[in-house]
Amino acid sequence: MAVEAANQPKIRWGELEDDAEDLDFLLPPKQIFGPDSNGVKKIVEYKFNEEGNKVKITTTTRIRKLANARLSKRAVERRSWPKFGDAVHEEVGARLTMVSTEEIILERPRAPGSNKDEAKASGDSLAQIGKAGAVLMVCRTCGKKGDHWTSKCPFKDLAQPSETFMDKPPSTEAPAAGGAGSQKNAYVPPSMRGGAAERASGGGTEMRRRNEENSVRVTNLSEDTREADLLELFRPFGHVSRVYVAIDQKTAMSRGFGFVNFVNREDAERAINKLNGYGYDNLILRVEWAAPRAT
DNA sequence: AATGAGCGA
Repeated sequence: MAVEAANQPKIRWGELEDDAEDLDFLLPPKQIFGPDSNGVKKIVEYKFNEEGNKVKITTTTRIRKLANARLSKRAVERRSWPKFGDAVHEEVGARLTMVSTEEIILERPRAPGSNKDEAKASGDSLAQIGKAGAVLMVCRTCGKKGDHWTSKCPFKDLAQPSETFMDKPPSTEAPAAGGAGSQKNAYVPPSMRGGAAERASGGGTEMRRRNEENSVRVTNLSEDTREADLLELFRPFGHVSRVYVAIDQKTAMSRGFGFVNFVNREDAERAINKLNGYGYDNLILRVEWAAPRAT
């Protein structure tokens, strides 16, 4: 096999391409007609097709004509306005586009830990991140601004406590990572938050491994309901920690049910009460507490 | 009618 290959002259596709181009001079030149009064433009050109035959290609296009009839009266009127503003000094045709020189400062969220110096400097890196990127970060999962941004975010489980938790600042100072986290909204582990004492007496078994709690099952979803739709539907009730739509691996289509997890149980309960029996996409939703996932 | 991924150290 190697011998056979060696006997063949080497052919590179790049050269083939060149050959094809070389023959183009044999073809009649491209002709362009119009555009005529109707804005119709015609291009006639010749090419070699894959079999090497000469083919004629005629392309007819109509230049988009802005019919005045389709413009609002105001728009038509604006066309007769004299130039004003910066355009006064422009020697350009009747219609022109100005380039804005206005400076727009964009705040860009930085990946946590990507700049150690800045994060360290303030002591509490999480709080700092929250400040720096708060404007633009919107979490895909919960839709809230500021504390995390995707379901894969390593900080997603450190989400800022929701309003109900915020009402009761912790009595115990949280041992913040930086050591100096004495701000009001410094991160407080769930076990230390308001009401922790009662729960802790039970042995602190409330440890949540994941945001598996307050899971709501939604069935009778239409086939094209996606997670984003579910989120939109449930978000008004409170902080949603996860949405999931079951997908059939074979068909890649929705299995018609999904789950929504809430940070706060009361929010989940309200969602169930409001949304169970709710008409959505021609179907009646069933919304109820989900059984714990099978192991 | 119906109860969910991935997961590597």
